[in-house]
Amino acid sequence: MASRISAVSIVEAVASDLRVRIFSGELVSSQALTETDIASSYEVARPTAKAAIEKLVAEGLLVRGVHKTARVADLGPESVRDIYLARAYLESEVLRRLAAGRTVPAAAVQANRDIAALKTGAPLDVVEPDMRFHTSLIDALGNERISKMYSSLVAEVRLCMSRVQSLHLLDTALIQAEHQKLLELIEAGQGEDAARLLDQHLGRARERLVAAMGGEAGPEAELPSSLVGE
Amino acid sequence: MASRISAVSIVEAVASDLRVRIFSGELVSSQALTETDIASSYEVARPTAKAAIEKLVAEGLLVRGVHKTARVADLGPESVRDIYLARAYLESEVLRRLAAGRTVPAAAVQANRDIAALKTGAPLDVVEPDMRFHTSLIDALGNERISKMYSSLVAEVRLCMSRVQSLHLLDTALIQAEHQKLLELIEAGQGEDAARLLDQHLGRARERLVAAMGGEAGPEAELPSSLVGE
DNA sequence: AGCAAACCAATTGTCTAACAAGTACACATG
DNA sequence: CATGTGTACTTGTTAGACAATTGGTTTGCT
Repeated sequence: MASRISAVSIVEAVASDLRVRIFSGELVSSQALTETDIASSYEVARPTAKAAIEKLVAEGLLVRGVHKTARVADLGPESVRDIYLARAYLESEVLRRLAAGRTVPAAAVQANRDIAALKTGAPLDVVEPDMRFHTSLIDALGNERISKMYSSLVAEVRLCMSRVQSLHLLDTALIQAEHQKLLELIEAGQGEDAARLLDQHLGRARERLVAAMGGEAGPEAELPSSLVGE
Repeated sequence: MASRISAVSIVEAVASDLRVRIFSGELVSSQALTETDIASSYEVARPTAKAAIEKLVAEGLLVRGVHKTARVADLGPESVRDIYLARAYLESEVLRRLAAGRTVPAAAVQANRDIAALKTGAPLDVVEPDMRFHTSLIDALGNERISKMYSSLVAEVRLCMSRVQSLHLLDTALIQAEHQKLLELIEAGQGEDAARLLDQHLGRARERLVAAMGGEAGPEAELPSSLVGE
């Protein structure tokens, strides 16, 4: 069905489209993606489809063993915890750095403005600007490696999000308010407070995601959420 | 020259051998690696060589633009700073966690014992157990994502090391002593102290590496070397 | 002679076709 | 019912070929 695409690289174009389809939920978890199927649906050769698949496997969006068909990754609650812990490690340190220089990234401000702008629409609409907000903070550090690491984490988060269709659990107003507070703390140079708020922000998102995925909340679910009012 | 190799995957075998040759310094920075050359030297088909190259490009060991020959990555001082900053972000938080649980990884103890054992030999010999020490700490956390991130950083560090042949700047005894101190601080549950010592440990290694690389002729040789002040 | 444009060799991107090897599931058999 | 076998499907790898791009070289014009 997907028509022939051509861009800078056919492999990249195919991988990019598959990525979108995975994030949109069109391709669900554990769905099989054979090389020949992809090759025929995009009207490309099998090696091209193979390369695109391997790209996504390297990104963690697909999984496959030797001589086995690639499948959309099925991330469990423990994976979500790993991902969010890694996010917290990177992002909290970045916040301390930004606060030390009182650097408020313009892109992050804009991203949060976009979140505030969307009052309605599908619940998944908040995912993109939310990820953009956090990515903007990371990118403001100007560290290529850290940005790349964070990108891979964001990709996995989006994969998790696509699994959870009942996203009324995403409180857009709360997300926007906490982002705003983060920016203010950075501007005030209060790095420790910003890092602490971020930990709560990510921790709550993580627990809601784990809960929505049907996973049992872990033993460390007892974070006092009342701290957020602050 | 390189004889035919066969393992679980030919692509992985070729990539693995190239990796060793890069780390050993046999393949120097900016050296061109054409697909046909690799294919003929390993007696594999060109697509296989291509896949191996792309694997190493994804790892950051090789770089290449579209339609251009792959080359061994040439990391400058700013890359070294990025890499070591990322290492510090991840590893210092991991140390705090390990100290909180008073978890002293047996593999790290063994790795440091190996460093103590080698009193002589080529200066590059200390690189492997040193990296193993740090990787053991990270792996003890049991977080798959963080371990993978750290692996990519280690690979780039080893690439830098291979560029610096005059490694008398590596003080084996000092490295071993600081590692020992780190383990003791973890055992004592003093996470903050361990994190602080690690920052110094990594900071010193970074500055030595930058200084050693700065003396050589690099593309960014014209920037004031006084920035490296130690 | 000097500079610019066209040409050419080398390399990569992609495709087609094919065979080998491994996996998974159904089927037959004890 | 359990177990072994076999067959279809899928992936791993190869060979050869052609298009597209890059970079250097050569040619042509002033």
